[in-house]
Amino acid sequence: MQILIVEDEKRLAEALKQILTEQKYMADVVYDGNDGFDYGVSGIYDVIILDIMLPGKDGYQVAYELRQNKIDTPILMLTAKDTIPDKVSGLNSGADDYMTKPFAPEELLARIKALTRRRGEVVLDEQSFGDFDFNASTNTLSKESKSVRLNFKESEILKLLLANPDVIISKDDIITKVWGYDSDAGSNNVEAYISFLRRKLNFINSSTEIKAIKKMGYRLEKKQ
Amino acid sequence: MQILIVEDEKRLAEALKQILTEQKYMADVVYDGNDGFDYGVSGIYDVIILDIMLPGKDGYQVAYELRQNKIDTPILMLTAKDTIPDKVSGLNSGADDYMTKPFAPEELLARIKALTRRRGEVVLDEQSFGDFDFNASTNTLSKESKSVRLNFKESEILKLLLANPDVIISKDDIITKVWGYDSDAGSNNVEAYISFLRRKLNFINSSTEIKAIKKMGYRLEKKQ
DNA sequence: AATGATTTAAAGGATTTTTTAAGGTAACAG
DNA sequence: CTGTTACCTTAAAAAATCCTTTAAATCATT
Repeated sequence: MQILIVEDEKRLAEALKQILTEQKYMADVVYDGNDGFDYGVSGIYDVIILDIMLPGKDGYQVAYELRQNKIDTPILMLTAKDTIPDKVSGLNSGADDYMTKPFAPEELLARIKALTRRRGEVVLDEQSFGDFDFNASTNTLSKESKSVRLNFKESEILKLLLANPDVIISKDDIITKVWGYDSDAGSNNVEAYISFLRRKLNFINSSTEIKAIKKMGYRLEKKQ
Repeated sequence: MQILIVEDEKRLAEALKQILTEQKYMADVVYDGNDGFDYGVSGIYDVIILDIMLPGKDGYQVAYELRQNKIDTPILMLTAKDTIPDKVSGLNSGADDYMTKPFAPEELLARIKALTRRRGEVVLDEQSFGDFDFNASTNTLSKESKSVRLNFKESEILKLLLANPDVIISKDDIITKVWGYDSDAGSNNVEAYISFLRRKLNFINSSTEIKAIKKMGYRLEKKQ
């Protein structure tokens, strides 16, 4: 899966690339609208992430020209939080979805997943680990007859742990992936949520535990 | 069921095609009036969706020529919201129905259904879920002896929930499917209608409930 | 033009999530 | 063993989201 990032703010572009490559996407980065068009028109990308404010051509223009050139690659537009997204010019120019900055990586990934999902494809978001099941479409944690609902952040954190079995996830990782690349959440925020998660795992009588490894991070561990 | 889309605005044409293929219709798209006529005259289509403003021949002309060629395929004309539809030229040229842009997908589907319904054909649009019945042709919600009528938006939202049992439907989804692809309805509009629906479910003493899942959306839930 | 129905918009209250803060416990280095 | 650091837990404050109601605006019908 090939993704093109068109974003002039270098820090953000790098952050995007990192998020994507971690998820095994191939990502190319260009820093202005002209390059954005030149790369995009090749047609090799599966998704184009396109900032609106760009040197050279702006994002609307790039999208419009790509559509003129019969490139139908899904386009995800990035817009600053304070500017009201002009949905009409966006849609007219050919964008498929919007996302306001700043955003959490999980949101980015969800949107990319949605854009690349084939129509009618059924997605079963159920995972199990150790002795419990987690249904990611209902955010429900269950074991046998007991179940609890997780709230948004709890489930994002659990998904992260589940996606990397037997790997230590650092708090910084959790912060940038769940809170976003420029959030100012501190490590205590993570600790608090880990505590909430442990309480819920405990509530359904799971013996799986979230182990803290000092100075390193957390890891999900099966117990028997 | 084969549908021909004659629409030069590419984004809209694509949106139309997607809406239709999702509902298992086969849809062909052409972008100008001449192609519109050439394709339409083949007589293989069950409905033709025809924009009025078109390069080549305009929509009235296409409709008129098709009728001249004894093609009686139902025609649904598209017209911009601000231009008052010229009903006389429309009907004279042979259109069967009108729809103003922008429109909600659900409205499009309803009109297509109406156009393709054979005279005298009995349509059973009755669904049940949990402890209530919903009749989609009279927009009536009922349980045992009690019943209420739902208005358009209420029933569109309920249909959406009924069509996706056990799935969380996001407010954005509800907005784009019920209000339309470029509406500027906000989340509070959805919340208000959900509230109206709950009141009516309550009125017929249904114990089924529309559950909100924070930051995710709504889901219909059977109780006990 | 009047009536009634529907839809939108706004406001305040209720609930849930998220953050913050503070005091405790466990691990580890010296 | 002791002091320090990292982590844990919990309560309460703050913020976000959702709910409901109502009034205004729009639309359709007579």
